[in-house]
Amino acid sequence: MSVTLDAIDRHILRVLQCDGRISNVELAREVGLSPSPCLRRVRLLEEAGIIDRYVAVLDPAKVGAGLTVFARVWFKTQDAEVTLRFAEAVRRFPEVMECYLTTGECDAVLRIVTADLHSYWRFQADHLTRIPGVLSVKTDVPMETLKRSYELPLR
Amino acid sequence: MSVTLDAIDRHILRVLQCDGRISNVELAREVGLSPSPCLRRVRLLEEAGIIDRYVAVLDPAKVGAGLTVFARVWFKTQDAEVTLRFAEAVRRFPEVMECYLTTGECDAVLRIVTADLHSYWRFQADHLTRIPGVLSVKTDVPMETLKRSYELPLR
DNA sequence: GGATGCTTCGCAAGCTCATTGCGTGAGGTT
DNA sequence: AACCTCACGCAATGAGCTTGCGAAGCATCC
Repeated sequence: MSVTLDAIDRHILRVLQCDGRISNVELAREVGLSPSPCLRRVRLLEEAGIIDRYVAVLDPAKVGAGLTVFARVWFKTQDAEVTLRFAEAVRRFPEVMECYLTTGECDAVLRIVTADLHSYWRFQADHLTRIPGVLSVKTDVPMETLKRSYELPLR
Repeated sequence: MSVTLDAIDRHILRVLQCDGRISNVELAREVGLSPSPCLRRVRLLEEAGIIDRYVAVLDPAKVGAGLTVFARVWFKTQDAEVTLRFAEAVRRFPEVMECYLTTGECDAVLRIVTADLHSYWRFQADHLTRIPGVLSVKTDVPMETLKRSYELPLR
């Protein structure tokens, strides 16, 4: 399902990445089409899976999720058993927004969202470090947000 | 600026975090209201800034942004001059999705999106390490994605 | 204890927008 | 040159958005 994106498709994607709830007529005007072929392109982009979904972006601070931290995790062993149990545990925690297995200095990198430092500390002590197979955790705590973007770069 | 969220508000936010383009009538049915008060609540949540925006989520792999890496950056000095220039530079790079200043082991943490390892290497060598004041960069390269969520946990 | 004010609900009307079918024109192939 | 294909624009229908208005629940105050 390799769809070739032309300039109009990329324009549509750029606009929808900024405003996922723009009306089709306005989107069409924006990209220089009439509504019907514009909607048809959007539907094709959705069916091809290029547009995965539409979501509302909430203000983290205003819904009690003001702190983002990055945790690096080391496992006791790197076998499939440990990583599988780790994956299952991590998927159950709503605080864990992203989790990747790495093969560098550490074994896993997590982006975790909580209300504040105290909440994070409790999460790390009560849940993260108690997942079987976890050897240690190092945390980078952001003091200030320089940038937070939701738009993938479209070449 | 109603900061107090009741159960229905949280229900609305939960649904909109999953599907930001759900129709208002369906959202209303989902949360057990008629369309008009439901829409009114959504508008209030938007005006209060609790709903920041709506965005389309693209499949990174299908738009040439398949690789996510985490970079930790060390500065030569920690003065305002260096961090300010770093912030400006970082905001100009569309590859940098997130950037935080930290006060732990390193000075800044970045989430960077590129097409592949080669593209990242070029970005790091040509741009990231050339920002004035940057001493060194360490990169954690994910081999596998265990979880990627867009839904903030709502207590 | 009852009246008043406030808030939020549901209903209805008007209007915009989404959706589909169909005809047309441009570009490439035989 | 004729044909085929693809994408566009137009028009009609139906669905959903939006707003004003009256009613019900609830707390406050006289």
